[in-house]
Parts: sequence; structure tokens; C-alpha cells
Amino acid sequence: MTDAEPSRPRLRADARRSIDTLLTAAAEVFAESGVDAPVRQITARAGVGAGTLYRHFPQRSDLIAAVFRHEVDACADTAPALAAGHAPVEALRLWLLRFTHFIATKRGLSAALHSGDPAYDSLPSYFQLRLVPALEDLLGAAAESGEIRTDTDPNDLLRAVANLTLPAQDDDGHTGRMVGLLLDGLRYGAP
Amino acid sequence: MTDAEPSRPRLRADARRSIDTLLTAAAEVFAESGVDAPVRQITARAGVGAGTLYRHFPQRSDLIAAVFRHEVDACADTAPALAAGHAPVEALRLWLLRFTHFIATKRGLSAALHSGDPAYDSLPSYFQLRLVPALEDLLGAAAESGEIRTDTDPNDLLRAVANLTLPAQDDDGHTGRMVGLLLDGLRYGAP
DNA sequence: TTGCTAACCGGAACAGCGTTCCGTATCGTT
DNA sequence: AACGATACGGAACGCTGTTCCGGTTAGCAA
Repeated sequence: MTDAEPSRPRLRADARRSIDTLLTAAAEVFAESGVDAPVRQITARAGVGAGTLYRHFPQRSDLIAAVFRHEVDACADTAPALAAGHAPVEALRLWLLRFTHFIATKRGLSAALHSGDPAYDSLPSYFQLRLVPALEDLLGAAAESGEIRTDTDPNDLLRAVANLTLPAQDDDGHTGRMVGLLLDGLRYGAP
Repeated sequence: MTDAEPSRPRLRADARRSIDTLLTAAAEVFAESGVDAPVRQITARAGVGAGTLYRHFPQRSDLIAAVFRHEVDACADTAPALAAGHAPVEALRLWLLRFTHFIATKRGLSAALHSGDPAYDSLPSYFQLRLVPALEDLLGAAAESGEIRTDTDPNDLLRAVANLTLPAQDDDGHTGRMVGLLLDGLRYGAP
């Protein structure tokens, strides 16, 4: 569990609450309307004034980056729980689907990433830092149980699933089926 | 010479003039500040009211697309003149440099292309339609004179030069030298 | 418990954007 | 020369991100 904001001096309780509310409200709004959604839409849903938002996230891009990190954390943190509660390959499948949902809420973010705003500079490396180890563990467990092949690069798999998810807006279980197909591919080379 | 606007009903003289002024003003502003530059900056430079702009380009994206087509035309139309006035390989080099300038004025356009605005849908194909034949002719002439190899795909070369140009903002003769290097590569396989 | 102050909150206000509207001026024709 | 269609300029509109500040509240000290 990594926290979204470092916040050196201890925050007051109401501040902490505002930040959390804003983060979840922003995540919802971004998922619905993309990261270009108006700020007021976020503050309205959070039931918070604009001043409150800008106190904690001086720039719009700071909020976007924070939400991103927050969701990366949430996604990565799911891995251990799934690993504990399911058979290795099933845990892997469920986590990849979870990752799928994560990507699906990122409409417009790739454009933002290439905008040159320095607030986004650390995002790609954070993405790797948190998600690759999570996937590595799941892959490792499944490989150890002898159910999947061992020559898969976690990074490649993340990319593949992400690309699978991006084009389709939202449809029937298409992405789910495609992830299943990928998993079968992994099984194919099992020892 | 392909015209920017089809304009079925004959345009009044002042309208034609406004469109031309706007197109060149927009091209200059886009080159200086990128395609995200404020509309008012364009109308100011053109010495024209906002209403005039929107009469001819109902959406901001229509203006961008028109400027793009206009400049693609200008670039493509340079090829025959260069071919007539220079030795084949030199004509090729000069045109590639010209293309380099074209790309350099496209800051922010790639983001716009991926924005999903239908006004941009026809742009990539127009790009191919006009520039590939122009380059094909120059390559053909140079190949016929036996000075360069014959296995080069015009599309590949355009992409390569474009990629060469994009990263660097504007510097010493770096892109020029790189284009020269590419040309030497072409010469290398000459029969 | 009470009182005080630094931290925090809400929302009105500001500047700048794309776009629309409309009274006025101009073109091209009769 | 006069008239209608067409085009022009720029003020005005609605929306945006962001700033500002008077009022509120949390958390500590007495």
C-alpha cells in the first residue's frame, strides 16, 4: 500500500478526508468522461469547493497524476489477495482482468502523457515499478505450479493486454475472451 | 495545384481574399505556437474578425485541416520545380529538406490527429496521396540516373525523415546532416 | 472544558478560451 | 444607380482552469 501524497507535515483530519473524496470522485469522473473532464464536475461530485481542490492539487495535472498513482496502487495491491485466494492460473487471469478495467478508465491519458507537462514525467516509471513486480509474482507462482510456460516477459504481457483493451470502448466480454486466449497461449508451453 | 476549399457556389472576391489571408496567417501562427494557438491570435494577424473566420471554417479543426492540406500541396508542388532545376540526387535532397520544414511546423498536430475529431479523418490519406507520388518521381529520376539504389519505399523514407525532424525543436544543421546521411545510404547500393 | 490559532473550506470572481450573433459594409448584378 | 445577397467586424455568450479571501473548524494548551 503506497500512499498517494507524501505530505510531510501531518495533515488535519478534514484535509485528509477532502483529498480522499477528491481522489475517488476524480477517478469516477475520469472513467466516465475522460481526463479532460471539467474540474467543476469533479468538485461537484466530491461536494467540495474549487479552492479545496487547488489547495491540495495546485495544477490540474497534479490531480490526474495522483489519481493515476492511486489506481496503479489499487491494481497492484490486488495481486497478493488474488494469489492467496485462488489457484495460480486463475489468480493470474483475474488479475489480468482487473488490469483490463484499470486501462479502460484511462481514456485520454495517453494524450496527456505526451503533452510534455513535467507532472507526468514520473508516471511511466511508477507504472513499471508497481505493476511489473505484481505480475511477476503471479507469473512466477503459475510457472512454479507447472501450469504455464516460463519464457514470458511481464512487460510484454502488460503491453499486450493494454493494447487489447484500448481500442474497444466497452463491449460484450470481448476483452475477457482475448485475455483468456493469451492465458491459453501461456499454458501451451507448459513443461 | 489542388485548392484548399471546394466552395461550390462562386465566392465573392472579398471572401476569397479573407480565406487566403486566414490560411497564411494560421500557417504562420501554427508554426510559431503550435496548432493549439488561440483563434484570436490568428484573426488578429490576419486583420480579420472572428466572425469571418467562423464563416469559412465552422470549426477550429476545419481551419487546421485546411492549413494542413494547403501546406501538403505546397510541399508536393515543389517537387517538379526542383526536378527541373537540379541534378536528380540534388533535387531529391532539396525536396527532403523542404519536407523537413513542412514537418517542423506541425507541432501539436499529431495529438490533434488522434483526438478523434472527424475533421481530421481524411488528412493521413491526403498526406499519402500528395506526397508519396511527389517523392516517387524524385526517387525514380535519381534511380534512373544510376546514382541511388532502387529498393527504397517512398513511404518508409517519408516516415524516416519525419521521425528525424520531430524530436529536435530547432537547432544547427542537424536534420540537414541526417538527411544527407540518409541520402548517402541510398547511394551506397547504387548499381 | 474552554479558548485560541493555524489550517482548511466554499464559492464568488478573474482571465482567457472557442463560438455565436447581428448591425453594418461591400460586392456583383440589374 | 440602385438593390439584394453575401460577407465583415467585434461585442457578447457560455465554458474553461485558476486565484482569492472571508468564514469555519480541527486540534492543541491551559
